[in-house]
Amino acid sequence: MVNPNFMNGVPELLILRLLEAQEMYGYEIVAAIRTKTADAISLGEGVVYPVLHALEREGALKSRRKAVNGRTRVYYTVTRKGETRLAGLVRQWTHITDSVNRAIREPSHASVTI
Amino acid sequence: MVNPNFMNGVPELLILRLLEAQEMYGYEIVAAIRTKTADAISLGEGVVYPVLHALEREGALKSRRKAVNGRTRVYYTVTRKGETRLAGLVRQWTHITDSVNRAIREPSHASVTI
DNA sequence: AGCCCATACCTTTCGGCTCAAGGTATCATA
DNA sequence: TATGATACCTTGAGCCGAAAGGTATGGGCT
Repeated sequence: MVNPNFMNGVPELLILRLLEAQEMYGYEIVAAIRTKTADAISLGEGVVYPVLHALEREGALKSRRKAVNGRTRVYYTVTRKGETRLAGLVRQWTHITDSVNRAIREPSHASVTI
Repeated sequence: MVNPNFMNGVPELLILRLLEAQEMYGYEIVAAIRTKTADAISLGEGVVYPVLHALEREGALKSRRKAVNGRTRVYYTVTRKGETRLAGLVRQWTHITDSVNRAIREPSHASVTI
C-alpha cells in the first residue's frame, strides 16, 4: 500500500490539533471545527464521536467525565502518544498537499532552462 | 450534504491538470503522477482508468485511439467543459487546504490582542 | 523457438472513511 | 407541557481509492 488512502485522516488531524490546545468535549469540538474553518469544513457528530473513541482506544487521548449544569460532558485531552501521532499526521498532511500543489501549479513540466 | 466527501476528487484534479498541459494516455498518466509528485502520490491503474472513463462520459475529456509500435494507445484531451471543471476543483482544493492549514497552524484560538 | 518482462488496456473486489439520520436523555423556555 | 437546545451515541448506506487480477502485443534473452 503506497498511499494509505492518501487523503484520509483529516478529521483526526483537526480533532487532535484542537485538543492539543485545550481540553474539550465532543459536542464542543463539532462546533469548534465549523467556526475555526469558517464553515469550510463541517464534521457531523457521526464523524467526531467515532474518531474520539478510536483515538482513546489507541491511547492517543484520555477522557474524564464532568457534570455541568446537570448534563454530563466527556472531556478529552491528548496524551504523549497522541502528540506523537499528531506530529506525524501534520508532517504527512504537509508533504502530500505540497506535492499536489506543486503538481497543479507547475506551468507544464521540466521546461528547458536556458 | 455539507462537505461532499470533502477531500475526494484529488485523482481527478491531478489527471485533469496533466491533460490540460498536454495530450496523454492512461499508462503515461500513471507514471507521470508518480514522477511529478516525487512518489508522494502514486495512483494505480485501478484508479486512473475509471476516472478517465467517467470524465469522458461526462464530457470533460475526449479521446482518440492511436497506434504506436503496433500497440494501441488511447489519448485524452480536455474539453472546454473539462477546463471549467478543473478550475472548480482547483478552487475547491485551495479553499479546503487553506482552511485546514489555518486551523492547524493557529497558535490556539482567538487570543486576546492587546 | 520459447520464455519472460514491459507496455497498454481494462474490470472486479474489498476495505475504510464519511455522511446522514436516527435514538436517548436532560435542561431551559415559552 | 411541549419544544428546542445541549450532549451523548450508533447504525446504514454510499462512495472512493487500493490491490489484484485479466487480456493482449512487442522486444529481448537464451
